[in-house]
Amino acid sequence: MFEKYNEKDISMTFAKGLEVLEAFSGTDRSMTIPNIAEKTGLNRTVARRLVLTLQYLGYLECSNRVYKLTPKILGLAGEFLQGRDIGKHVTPILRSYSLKLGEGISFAMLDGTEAIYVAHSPSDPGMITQGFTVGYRLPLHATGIGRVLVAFSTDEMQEQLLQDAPRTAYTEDTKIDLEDLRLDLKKARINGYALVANEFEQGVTSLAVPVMRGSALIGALGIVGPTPRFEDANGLFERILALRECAEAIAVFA
Amino acid sequence: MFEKYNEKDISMTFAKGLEVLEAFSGTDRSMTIPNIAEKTGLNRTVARRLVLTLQYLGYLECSNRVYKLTPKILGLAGEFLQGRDIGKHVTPILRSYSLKLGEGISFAMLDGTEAIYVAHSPSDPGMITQGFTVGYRLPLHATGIGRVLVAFSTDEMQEQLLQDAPRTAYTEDTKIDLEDLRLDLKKARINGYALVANEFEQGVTSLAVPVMRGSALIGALGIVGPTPRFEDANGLFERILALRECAEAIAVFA
DNA sequence: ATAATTTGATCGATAATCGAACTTATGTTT
DNA sequence: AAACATAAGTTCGATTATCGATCAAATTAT
Repeated sequence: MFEKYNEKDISMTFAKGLEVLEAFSGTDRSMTIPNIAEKTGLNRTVARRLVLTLQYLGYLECSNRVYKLTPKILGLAGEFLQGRDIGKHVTPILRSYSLKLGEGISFAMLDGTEAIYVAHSPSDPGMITQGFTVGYRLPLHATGIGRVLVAFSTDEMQEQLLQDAPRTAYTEDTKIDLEDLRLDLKKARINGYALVANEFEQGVTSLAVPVMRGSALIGALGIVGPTPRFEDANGLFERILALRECAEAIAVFA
Repeated sequence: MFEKYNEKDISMTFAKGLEVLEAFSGTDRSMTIPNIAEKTGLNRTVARRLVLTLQYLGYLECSNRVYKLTPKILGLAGEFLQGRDIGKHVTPILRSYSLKLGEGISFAMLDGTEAIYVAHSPSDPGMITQGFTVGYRLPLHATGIGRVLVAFSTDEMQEQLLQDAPRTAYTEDTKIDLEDLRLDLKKARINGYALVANEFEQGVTSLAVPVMRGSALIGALGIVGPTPRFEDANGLFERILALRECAEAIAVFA
């Protein structure tokens, strides 16, 4: 179970506690103690102690026996973001290219078998921002950013991701066949970008390029928009070049 | 030590683990195990197990014995943000008022004895964004947002915050006297906004209004800029009105 | 008002955690 | 290059924090 990790080196209690914290996800934004116990599979008394610990430390607040996350959790995220110079350097760079292109640009990194948004520069005034925030998760197989993250991982990692990541068919066009995906990943690797149309949502296309430092993958930059907008070759190339320039500027940090 | 909390209801191991996670702050973005042990005051072997647990769960990554946070921590932040509709509703509202005013608007909430950034809409093109990101912490006593958060807390909480929050003198103008602050808080409460000039940084002023649901304080909205820009009364009133309108629009969510 | 259900408190057995001491690895100095 | 100094990994018995079955209290439903 613990692969290369020694069982003695893992603190069960701590792991369970984090499991409780992670339980506040999806639709379960506020939960009672029994809810949490059930969702995590922990004994009710155990869950209770871990929940009270989180409350004591300020990560959870309780009203009418219903617990929910407090903004304190953002503090931890802030440490990560500041540590990687996201606010100070990456976001401003994103923003300047975003204005140049007139499109929202997102920066995401690999987290387990998902992509996770690290920074986002919204599109021009008037456009509807799709509600992407820091910490938003995207599937790897059906998005431009995801496909780039897989394509530019090491061969070993790529295979692991192909095996482990879920391949939900979000639309009729979603590629879920492993061989189809392998081909597309190879294509992305050769082209230096990924263009994924209608696979996550009908009528929506995403374009992404890798952010590399040397041969090491750091993350991916992507833009999203209505599919027709990506059908003009000149416009597409212009976007790719701008994204690559942006990626290079970002690679210095992060 | 554990105030109203029963000692038996706090999981020491879990608390220690979170302490390790929190240790990755400020200048200590990457640390070795002995570093972490020293900073947290934990036994080295204990710190090691907690660190390995965090690594096993994907919250930390290690290269050359130096550990640092992974983007996974953003996932937890994302759950909070999605749970409060920040990305979907709050940020777009912020953005529309931001464009109307031509200034960056920030939304922050109370976290312990600090304010913490929950959402931010950057200012117009060209302006230098000050590197404020989600999770960024601000002192309560020397900023507009902080002062609003204290002023519109319950009397009991207000007094607690006055007692507990540190009062660093960031500039010559920083109010650190309790009575001065009490007076200013009263003023903010009556006026319905706080204007704090040169107390956090010379030449910089911040203006903030509360975000309330009924009589309950949810957070605060603020704008920051060069002090002279806030000296024109008409401009000031216009900003206050816009911020209040924005606050009301946001109060429905969060 | 009573029953049913949910939530909170108790406490001994158990097993996970702790940490001192030791071994191994790294990298720094002479 | 050898010796030293420092840092990291491992081991294992003592300790004590954690676990969870059981009971008590509170809340809600009938």
